[in-house]
Amino acid sequence: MRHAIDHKSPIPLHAQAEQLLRNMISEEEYQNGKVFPNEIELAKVLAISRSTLRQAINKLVFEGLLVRKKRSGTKVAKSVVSSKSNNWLSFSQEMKLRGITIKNFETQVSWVLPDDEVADFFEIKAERQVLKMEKLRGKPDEPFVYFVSYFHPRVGLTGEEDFKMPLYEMLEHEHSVIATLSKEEISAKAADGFIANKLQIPTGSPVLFRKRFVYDHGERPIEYNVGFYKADSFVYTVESSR
Amino acid sequence: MRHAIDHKSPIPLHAQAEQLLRNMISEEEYQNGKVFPNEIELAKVLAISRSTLRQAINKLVFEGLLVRKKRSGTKVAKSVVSSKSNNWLSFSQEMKLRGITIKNFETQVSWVLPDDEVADFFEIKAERQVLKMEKLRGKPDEPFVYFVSYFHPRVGLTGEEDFKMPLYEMLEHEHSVIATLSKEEISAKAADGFIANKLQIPTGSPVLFRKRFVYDHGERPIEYNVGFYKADSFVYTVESSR
DNA sequence: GCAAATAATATGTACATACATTACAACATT
DNA sequence: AATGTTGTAATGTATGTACATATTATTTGC
Repeated sequence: MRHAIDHKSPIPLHAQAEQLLRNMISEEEYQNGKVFPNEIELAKVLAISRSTLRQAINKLVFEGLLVRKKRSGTKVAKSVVSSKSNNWLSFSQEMKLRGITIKNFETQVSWVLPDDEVADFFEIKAERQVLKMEKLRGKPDEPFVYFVSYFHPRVGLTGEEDFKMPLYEMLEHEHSVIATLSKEEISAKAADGFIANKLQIPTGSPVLFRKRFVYDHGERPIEYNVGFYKADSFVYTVESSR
Repeated sequence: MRHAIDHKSPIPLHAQAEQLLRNMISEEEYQNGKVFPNEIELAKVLAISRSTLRQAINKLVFEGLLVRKKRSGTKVAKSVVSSKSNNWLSFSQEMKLRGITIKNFETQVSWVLPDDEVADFFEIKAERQVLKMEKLRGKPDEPFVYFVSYFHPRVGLTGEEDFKMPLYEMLEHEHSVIATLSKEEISAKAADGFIANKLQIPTGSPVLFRKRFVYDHGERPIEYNVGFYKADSFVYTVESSR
């Protein structure tokens, strides 16, 4: 584990270095803003050239994981969750990219009667039961997202699935449902008692509220999802051109 | 314009090469699948080293604009031409669509020294004055947006313009500045005293906070804008596909 | 004629080196 | 105590070189 670069491996050195950096990124000290060893030092330790190391670093900078500043050094980018308009991922994937370990706890699955908005979106009768999934996520002692999903009966979920793996991956593999389109509405809300309790914040604190409508390839409704994000832990980013 | 690389320019060679490649990418023949000249050739033509050229190419590959294959060469990625996932409008237009009549009041224009973030975004020195515009909008007795814009000196605003007409239209007609790209960050915040006063809400109430970076066609910064929206009066919508 | 061996060609990997630029720190000057 | 100067440590830019690897094209052998 010391200088974990294997010059005999068929994996390119820069790729090995990249992986190594990703591991470092997820370490707590670097998460908290510790600067990385400078390129020259690090290259020496890893026994690779500076250019090769820079290849790895550059990639991570481009991904937005690292920031560099002359004289100041290289650090982990400010931990901001982003959802770019073009490539949207499920939450756990976003977080994994940023090297933050997130735990799911309090995942609950149940069958319920849909409320009007859900029934309307799914275009089903209000008497038809749908699968509801609630999740609380964050670090174990610091929840920062609470969300609720409803799935269209068409998807064929039984409630026995493994909801621990990335959601859209699971849907794709287990149920051949490919989510391709989503419409989202984002607004600010004051946390009511229920949400405040879930997120362990005072009632009335601001939360970012996200409502998401997910469609499959044929624009048929798949999932209705709402999320409550602790105000300081989530930033939504959008890039658009005309 | 032929091999437009200027070794005396302060713009790094790889950046010049990158721009040049972007131009080539938009040419029809390359759009249609023509392979680029190989690295060695192209480097020779541009009179830069292969490594430098690769820097430029790699960036575009990472952005997904180019694809490379050994022996076959480098081509324009054929997947997506332009991702116009959502069209963005200035606020008054957005609201008009929603059938709400909005009035501007308390529009103030002043010259100020930029704070760090603004100076950084504009890539100017902190001593250089910029035009600041503050607006409070809503129904006369019920403000629901407060926002602040800073404009890059390059735009050439004097402060005497008519800020009552749609902003981007005015910029286009009066100053030939065409805003084509924006990056936005949306989050929830608690209103501090100043904002609470402006929006006539209690301190600590949730507001939707939007930070917007606007660029012109050449990706040069044009406007820096932040907005505070009363929680119940604004919903941000995004549509995305994959 | 067709398959296998071989050559040619483009990108991929890796290194060493040199100098430029920037931002901060320490010091000196007024 | 403010201000200017200089040093220095980090990233940024740029080049040259060498060999590896994957893919296509060509030649060779049967």
